[in-house]
Amino acid sequence: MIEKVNPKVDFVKLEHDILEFWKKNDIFNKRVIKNKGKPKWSFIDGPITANNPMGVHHAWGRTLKDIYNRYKAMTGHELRYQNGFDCQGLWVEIEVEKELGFKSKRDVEEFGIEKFVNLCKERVQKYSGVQTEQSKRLGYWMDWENSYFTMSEENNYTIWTFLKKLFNEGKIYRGNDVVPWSGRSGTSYSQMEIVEGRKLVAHKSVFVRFPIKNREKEYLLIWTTTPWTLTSNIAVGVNVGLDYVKLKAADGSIYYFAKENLEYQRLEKQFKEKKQWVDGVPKLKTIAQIFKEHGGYEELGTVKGSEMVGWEYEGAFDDLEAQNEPGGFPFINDELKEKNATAVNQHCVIDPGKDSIGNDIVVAGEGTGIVHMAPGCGDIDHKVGKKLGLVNIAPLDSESKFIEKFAWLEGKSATKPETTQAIIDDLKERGILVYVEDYPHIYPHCWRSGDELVFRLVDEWYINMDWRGKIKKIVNDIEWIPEWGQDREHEWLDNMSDWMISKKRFWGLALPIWTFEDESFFVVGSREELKELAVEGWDEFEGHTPHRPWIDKVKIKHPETGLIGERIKDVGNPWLDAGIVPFSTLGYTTDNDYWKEWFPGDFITECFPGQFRNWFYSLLAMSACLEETAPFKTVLGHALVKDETGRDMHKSWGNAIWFDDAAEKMGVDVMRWMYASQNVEHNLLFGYEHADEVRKKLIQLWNSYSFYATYAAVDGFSPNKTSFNRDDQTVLDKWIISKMHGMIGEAQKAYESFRVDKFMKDFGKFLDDLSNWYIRRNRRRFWKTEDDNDKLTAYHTLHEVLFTTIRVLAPCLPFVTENIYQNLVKNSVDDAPESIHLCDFPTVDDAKIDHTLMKQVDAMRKIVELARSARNKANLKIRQPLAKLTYFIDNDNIEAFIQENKKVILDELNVKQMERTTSATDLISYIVKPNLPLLGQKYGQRLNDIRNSISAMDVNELVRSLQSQKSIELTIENETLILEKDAFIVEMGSADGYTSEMDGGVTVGLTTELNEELLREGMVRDLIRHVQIMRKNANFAVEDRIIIHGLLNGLVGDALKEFEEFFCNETLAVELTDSNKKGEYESTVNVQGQELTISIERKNT
RNA sequence: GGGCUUGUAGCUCAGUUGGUUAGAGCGCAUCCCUGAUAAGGAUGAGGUCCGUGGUUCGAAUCCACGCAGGCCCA
Repeated sequence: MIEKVNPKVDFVKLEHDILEFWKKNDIFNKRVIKNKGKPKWSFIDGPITANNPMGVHHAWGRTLKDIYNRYKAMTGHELRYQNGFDCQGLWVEIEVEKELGFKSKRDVEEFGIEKFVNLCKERVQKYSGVQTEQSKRLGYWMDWENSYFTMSEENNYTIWTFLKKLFNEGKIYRGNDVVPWSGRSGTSYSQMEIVEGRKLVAHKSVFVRFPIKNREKEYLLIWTTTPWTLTSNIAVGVNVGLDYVKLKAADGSIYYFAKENLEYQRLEKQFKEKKQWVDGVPKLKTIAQIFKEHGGYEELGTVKGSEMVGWEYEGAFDDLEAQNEPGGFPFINDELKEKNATAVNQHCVIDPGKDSIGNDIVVAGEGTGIVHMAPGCGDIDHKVGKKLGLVNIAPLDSESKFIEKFAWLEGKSATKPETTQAIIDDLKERGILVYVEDYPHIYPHCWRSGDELVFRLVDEWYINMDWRGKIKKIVNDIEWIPEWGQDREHEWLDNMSDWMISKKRFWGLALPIWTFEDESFFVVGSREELKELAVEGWDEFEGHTPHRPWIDKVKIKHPETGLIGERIKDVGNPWLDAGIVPFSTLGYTTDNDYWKEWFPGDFITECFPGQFRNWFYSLLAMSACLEETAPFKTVLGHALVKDETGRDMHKSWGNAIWFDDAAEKMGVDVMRWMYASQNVEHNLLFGYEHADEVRKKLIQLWNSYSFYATYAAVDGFSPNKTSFNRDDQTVLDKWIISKMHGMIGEAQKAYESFRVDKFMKDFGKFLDDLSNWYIRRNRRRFWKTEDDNDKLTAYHTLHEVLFTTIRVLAPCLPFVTENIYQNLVKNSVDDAPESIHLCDFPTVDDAKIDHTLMKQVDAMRKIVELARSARNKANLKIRQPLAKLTYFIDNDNIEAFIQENKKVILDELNVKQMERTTSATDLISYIVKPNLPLLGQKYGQRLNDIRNSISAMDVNELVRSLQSQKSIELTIENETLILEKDAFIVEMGSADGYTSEMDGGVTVGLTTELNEELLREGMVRDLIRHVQIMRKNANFAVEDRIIIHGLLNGLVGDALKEFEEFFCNETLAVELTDSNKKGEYESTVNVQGQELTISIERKNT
């Protein structure tokens, strides 16, 4: 038996009950078993970083994953339900370091790599557990016992397979490159990661002077924001096309720099608009101003940059040992060493030329037009140095501290302000410094530790990506939602450089690269191969996961040269870990048949920003390499979660909302409704106010259900204990069923195209049809006393609609639909599945969609709406009956329907009579408009004249002509045009001065005169309302019969006596006594100016 | 600096192949309803459709330039 429902629902408690129900009855596994052997639908989960509790932004993606999984399950597909955790990488190390209070990589080494790596593993275990519980709370149905971890042996060894293939194709190489480096984390950064950590900061920038050799008191003026790199200066670059000014300062020194820069207002716009400007930093001076403050200057003329090339100069730190090392330091270039090239003897003005996209490397503007070049400290500098055969000086160690041969600087950290200050002081003392200032600019920082990055020359390992065409080919086989994703991915593939896969850290994929004393290297492709080649350390390794430090013990013998080699100490890029998932988790190397069954994935979904160069990239690259086919068929991308005002959520700003808080305060169905209805292309503004709006809709759904439950419980209605005949359905029954099938169709379309947000938007309209029209219009059928056929039909219809609706919504709102299902269906239908999530998704029955009927009902609702609005304007409340409604409608088919259902309208509007009027009435007037698209094309420029002359014509006459003739003649400037009928659009408008409204061919008018009888009925209706409120306040049940006492005098008394039967029926009164007897509940009310004391009591109490 | 993208009511967003008076939800104000009631309904106020120019009989819509934001790449 269905039970009564409390309309004051506690959704959060309800959700916890449902979680308990699913767990206790193992509903998830029952769904899995039910779908075994059905067509496969392969969802591949992008692993979530198991490093912290999950946030509300993760919950969006996870909700989308769950929605489409559940939909596919309800439509009969076998799913794998495998969740993934991303485990390896710097982000985990950083958190563990924080817990241990470590400051550098050295701390880790002292602590012990083994202990450290084990702590990383533990952290991942801990947070994967936390995230699992949170995901369950969200209602995310996954096979939680079977989640994959990217740190698993299978995952790591499958990456080895991939790298081995590339090695065999000659695509793996060791590069010697200048890379962004974090001294704090002790590691380099890939092109992908550096983007994340850019920050606006003010650095001390310096103007320094390099004395030109063989020219008395002449200097090159140089500017840099990184004074520490001056220690490693090799050359300076000019733009050969620019003019350089020769300027004499007050002390007689002569300076050279780009002429344009003399008066150039550096960062003027940033300062004025305070955009990308650091607070408190003063405005930058022009170079002219700097010299004026030093006593003035004199321009002696200009030289071309091209004339300066070849000038030799003295650097700022030529006394350092490093500056005098032949071949550079500490990476020695043997060829240059033989030529005895040192930094000092290479110091000269060079032409660095253009960069890879053809722009000049040296330009006028921010600096001095003479650029200091340190090929061991900068990316572009390095490229130029390579091209021109310059030595490299790489001054920093892995902690960004100066190495030996840098004299007093040795051991000092390059990024520390003290070091910068010491260098500036030194430059000043030695007369090299011209000027110091604070300079705001965007500078790369470590995206995890916040540490300033430096550029450092190191050995790294790369994948040569010259096979990007292979990847680009499969990009087009994928359906991208939104579709611009495809272009975005192509753009990345076109612009990306080689993939740096190494990282000098501890916790991550052990890159399977072994190096040998002859500078060769070898990539091992599997555990078996390693075992075969191992000559030392296997025993220590065996029994451990393929991670540092255990793997480092294994030495191998090169299969060809026979040399013994060691593994490089680097770990791998974490995107390799995530990209291999479509292979590793499906058993590519271990159970190829299974892999073939589930590969490629049908669907993946992730947050878009970043993934084009991260996960999507690694997925595509790895699959293109291994199989030359797309690893998934469809990708759905969604935007970011922001706070309610559109700002980023930040712990420190106090605007972050934690998942657990949101779940317990909003309820996860509300959250899921928000996520499901959000346009995936736009950022989601997440917050409690937004949640309240959504909850209102959920309550509307709940109210529809609780209405049904209340009366079905009273009547003991059960859908399969009674039967009904569809022929007995009223037009409104058929109408809501018709709407319902339309709604199912919309839902299917949206789910199938992975755009459930489009459906959730439309669903609101259906819910409104159901609740504000169907249920409201049909209430009396449920609460009337007779258990007749009509009542039964109403119950069956509403049951069908509710049951269908919750099944359609079940993938989005799994909790509330389950709760409703348990009572609505499980409690009253024999043999119903145990859970809504074991039901099938509803199907559309086109035969039940009746477009004519929907149009007719829409017209009827329109009349009611218009009449209501008319009442509103005339200030006539609905309780006051009116004598007559007049309406105009131009469609006879709809008119017939209106007449058949006139009772509905009369009742809805509380009007005694209604009548259609013909067009000749005060109610309406005509509006005749030219058909612009048609006339515009035909007459072009003369359209304006035509419009003017049409509007000048008498409207009624025109309409009459149009009704009787095929065409209209129009004379414009002595020329006669013949306009066919279809050149006009005739519309009906409401006439002025009448209580009427016009819209879409329907016009209504209400008679506003009232007679005594109508007024008396109005009074009775007022009184009925008061009694109903009293019943409510007295906490009577809706079905309680009552006795009413009251002194029935005055006008109200007369009215009440006249309408006694009606009054008693409406209030469920069995008796009305003309007395002041006290009942259970008493109240004094005011009915149209007359005070009346009424008392009510229940019969049989 | 280059590419892509967005700019519509107080807020969040629709707006079809160019068509006459630009819409919805929320919020606000006023009113109505009362057997779903901590719900529901109606009405109203509120717009330089980012700006300028162009194409066109006609531009929120198409084009160019500019401004502002977002994303991506340097």
